[in-house]
Amino acid sequence: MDPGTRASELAALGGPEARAPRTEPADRGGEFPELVGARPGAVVLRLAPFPSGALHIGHARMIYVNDYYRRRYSGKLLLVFDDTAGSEEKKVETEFFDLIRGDLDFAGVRPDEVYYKSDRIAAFYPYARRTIEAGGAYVCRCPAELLRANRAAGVACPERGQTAEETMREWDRMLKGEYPTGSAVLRLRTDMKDPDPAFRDRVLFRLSDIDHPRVGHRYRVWPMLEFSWAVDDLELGITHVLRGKDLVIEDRMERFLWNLWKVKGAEFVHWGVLRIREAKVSKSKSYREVKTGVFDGWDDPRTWSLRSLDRRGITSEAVRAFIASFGMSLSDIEVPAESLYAENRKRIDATTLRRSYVADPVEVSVSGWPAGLESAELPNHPDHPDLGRRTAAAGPKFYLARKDVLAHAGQEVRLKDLANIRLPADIPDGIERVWAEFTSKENRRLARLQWVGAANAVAVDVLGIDGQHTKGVGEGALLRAEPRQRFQFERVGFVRLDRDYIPPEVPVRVVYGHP
RNA sequence: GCUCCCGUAGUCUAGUCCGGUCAAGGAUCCGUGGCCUUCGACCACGAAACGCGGGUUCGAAUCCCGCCGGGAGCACCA
Repeated sequence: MDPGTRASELAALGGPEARAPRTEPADRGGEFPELVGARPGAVVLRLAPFPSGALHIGHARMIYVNDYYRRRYSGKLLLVFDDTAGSEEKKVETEFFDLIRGDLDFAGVRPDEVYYKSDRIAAFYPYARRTIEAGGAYVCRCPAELLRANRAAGVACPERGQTAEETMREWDRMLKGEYPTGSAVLRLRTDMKDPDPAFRDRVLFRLSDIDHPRVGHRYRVWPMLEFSWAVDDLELGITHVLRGKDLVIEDRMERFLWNLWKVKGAEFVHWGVLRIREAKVSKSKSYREVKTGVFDGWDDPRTWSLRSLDRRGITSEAVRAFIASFGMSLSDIEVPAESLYAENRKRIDATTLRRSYVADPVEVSVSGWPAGLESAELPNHPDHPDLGRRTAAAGPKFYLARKDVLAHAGQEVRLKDLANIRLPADIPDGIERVWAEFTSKENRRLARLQWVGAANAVAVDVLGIDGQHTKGVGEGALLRAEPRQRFQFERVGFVRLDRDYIPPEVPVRVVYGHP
């Protein structure tokens, strides 16, 4: 827009104040600009998930950006389940309503109000009439393929010439069920020559025989997302729509309809596409794998769902900070999960107790082990003595990690925080136990190995991010733990007792979080 | 192909609207040293960027033009 128009629009939106692009950093990193025309206490935002699976890391931006602005303006945040008819790949299922509310609980975001789009289907029909009366729509009976081809070619079908009266009759026939499913749609009349092929006469309503989990067969004529939002953003009083830029064409649709209805609607703001390098998130893939039991539920680490992050011991605060670091940038980004892990480490490292664990253990018997060194007192945290100490069984029999033993064959090594031993030179692959020799207790600069005293070693099962289980042994202190307690397995990483694990059950089942 | 969006270190991000204070700030990652005992944390130090080409200007990461690159949309899904 030209400077004059811009100035006057800005003035209309709240005077010169709105002109300054005041931004506010969220902690560190990304910036969050002022929302255009936002007045404290009068901002209404919405979260609109489709209930076909658990919310995953990809939804986190939607959740936290909206929550951030709700707090900033003391506004309201509505949860509106976008449970219209969906498609073959995207099916509405009852269990997901609660699942998603649970996901928001974990995220620490409480919606002020909750709505179901399926309750509001009838409310969309009067707006359809209004659109038809304004000459903004027509009933198209082209098969889907022809409709698509014509759209690509910029060709109008004969029905496009309908008068409003004719369209209204056709619309009534759609509502009365006179057309078989898939044989008629209500289309917006934009311009079949619109330079953006995506915007040519998009579909507003379609026919579906879905047996909807909440409303059954009550409706056959279902609105498409854009139309339903054009209505609901109005009726629910949404002031700002914050969403990913993959949905920009929806802005144009909503504005087009509001224009037709001669009303003023919400403001739109977007952010760019966010990908996590390690996470190939796909709700429909997760859906299949969870249903068929390949995945261990919606909190299987492979889903990258919010609840799987919780299971791994990643805090919602870490996810929030991770998201905040991107601000409202429109750039398409691919971020390593390490950034998320770094945020989590900042939050849990100082309070997480250390424990010893070795994977793929080899039993090592030490000859010449000094009497009186059967156990050791070890700090729970090397940097925080206030977290106390624990007693761990020591020699003469230990478990060491196979790769450590192999890597240091024939060398003198130091059992961390304990004593020095010499490993035998020839260690065959696959051996179960070896003999080593005690050398001294003094702390010398030797390779330091993680160890578990055999006398109170317990079996440990680690569920990895790839869904695979690793067997190992850990120290007996692991049996004295709170449910779902986090630990750091020294030199391995942060883990959390699994959700259904009850101490002191054996093996100790933990879920790997991150290094 | 068409439409829209984006392009600052390996990865994110601040700065771009209102050109100089930016010989570009922060985070993360990486490297080195410290903390005589973690492949964690913490501390210190170090390496590392304005996509390319023109133009305007005393001066451009910031303005203009043209390229190139990346992403999204083009579903009777959301």
